[in-house]
Amino acid sequence: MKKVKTNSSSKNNKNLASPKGMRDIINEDYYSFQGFFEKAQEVAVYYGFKPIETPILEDEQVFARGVGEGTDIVDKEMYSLKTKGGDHLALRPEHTAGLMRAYVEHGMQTLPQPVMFYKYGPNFRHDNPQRGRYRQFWQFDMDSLGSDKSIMDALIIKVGMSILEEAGAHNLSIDINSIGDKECRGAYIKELTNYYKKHLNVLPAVDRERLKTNPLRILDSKDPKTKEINENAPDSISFLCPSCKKHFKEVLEYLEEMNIPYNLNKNLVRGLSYYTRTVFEVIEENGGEDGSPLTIAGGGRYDYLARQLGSKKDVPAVGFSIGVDRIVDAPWYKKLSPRIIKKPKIYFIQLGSEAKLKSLNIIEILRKAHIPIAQSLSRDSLGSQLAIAEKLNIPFAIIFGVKEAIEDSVIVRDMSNRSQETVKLSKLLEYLKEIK
RNA sequence: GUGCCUAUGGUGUAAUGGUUAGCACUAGGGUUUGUGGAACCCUCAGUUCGAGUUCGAAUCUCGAUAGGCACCCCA
Repeated sequence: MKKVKTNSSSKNNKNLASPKGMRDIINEDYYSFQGFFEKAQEVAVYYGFKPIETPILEDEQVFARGVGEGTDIVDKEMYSLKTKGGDHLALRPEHTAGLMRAYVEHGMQTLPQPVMFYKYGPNFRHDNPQRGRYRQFWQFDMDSLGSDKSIMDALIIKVGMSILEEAGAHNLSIDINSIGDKECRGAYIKELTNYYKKHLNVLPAVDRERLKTNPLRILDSKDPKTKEINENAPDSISFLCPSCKKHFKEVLEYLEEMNIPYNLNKNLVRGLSYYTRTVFEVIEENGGEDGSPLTIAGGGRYDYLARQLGSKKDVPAVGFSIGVDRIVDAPWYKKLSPRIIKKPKIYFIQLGSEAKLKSLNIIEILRKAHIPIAQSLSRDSLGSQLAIAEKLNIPFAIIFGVKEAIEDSVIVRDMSNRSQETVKLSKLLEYLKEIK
């Protein structure tokens, strides 16, 4: 009995599965992603953003200092590793810290400011997967580095919203808040902490813990008791110093001018500790199947990140990131087709070994002429090759047999009406232009 | 990290604790050496893993793993 089981279970599927929370993206899914990235880049380029790619791995300290120790992302969810050389690296959990590292490293302060980048690629967080949440997930980011002007906040939001609209989102509104800068945030946090201390006995354990580490986070707690307490909690906006108040007011004015609807959400603080002043989130109201809201994009200003990373000067900056996995999954997502996929218009059929020998040369001629094809070089029978062409719904077939190989010609067959014509290889491209 | 639900070929499914785990699709091959959506035939392929209960487990129990959902958190 045991022997039989051991033998029959020689197949080990465990090793053949992708890691938890990570998936292969193939077929239509691939095109959905690719199409989104192309459209997003196009919009970003029109607004003056330039592309940048930074490493997927960074020194662990970039995130520990940038995103912040004490955040869940760094403490619980970061993929850290030690290299053979002894370096402590981490898979990036988000795009911003690496981007700022690149800005400082390359001395981009000397360029005309602000410097505007778009950037996309996978991020990694060791979280438990669920709907719209993966351990490897894709973000598309737009960032403006080197300006503290409120219009940059507005521009970033505008570009992000345009991209989302192009992807098919409608009736989007954003939640927005300002959490102040170093002038006013300290006083606010102090006040907030005092307030919670007064209600300490009612506060749930989780939130009591957060009071020590990150009091701001208590504001977006989902615990009903905390929510109740939050009703009367002091809000950051009324604590804003004059310059922050002015900045925030201007951002809102820009949004109104652009007819971008927003909700002032005084409980919005966001989990990454580098945020200052403006923070915002784009929420899809019934993103989940049960109608639970899903954040599809978010961002804000991060004026002190550069210094946290070790720069001598502050670099005021603002950014917007879009959760691409959630966009592509959304019911409203309109499939944006990437330019690169061309549906094959021609199915290449070969017959006999002499023809097979020359087949790749013919395919190369077609490739150079930018004619996408499909083929079944591995097959021999004409009938089965035609059947596949039929199945794949390809309008034309090129038949290349022994006779044609000798005569340097091919047969071009119209699959719809079964008519066909022999064409000399030298005339082929010309002929194909006509029929298209 | 926590809780609830789930797990049968590549896919979708069937099997009162009791035959050799059945069916469909897909895939590969054939009937058919140079002309098509069909039909027929053949083939590949499965009880997630590990313990336990039992004469006997896909089925019951426990554990592990993975997936879904929710919490935490976030995109």
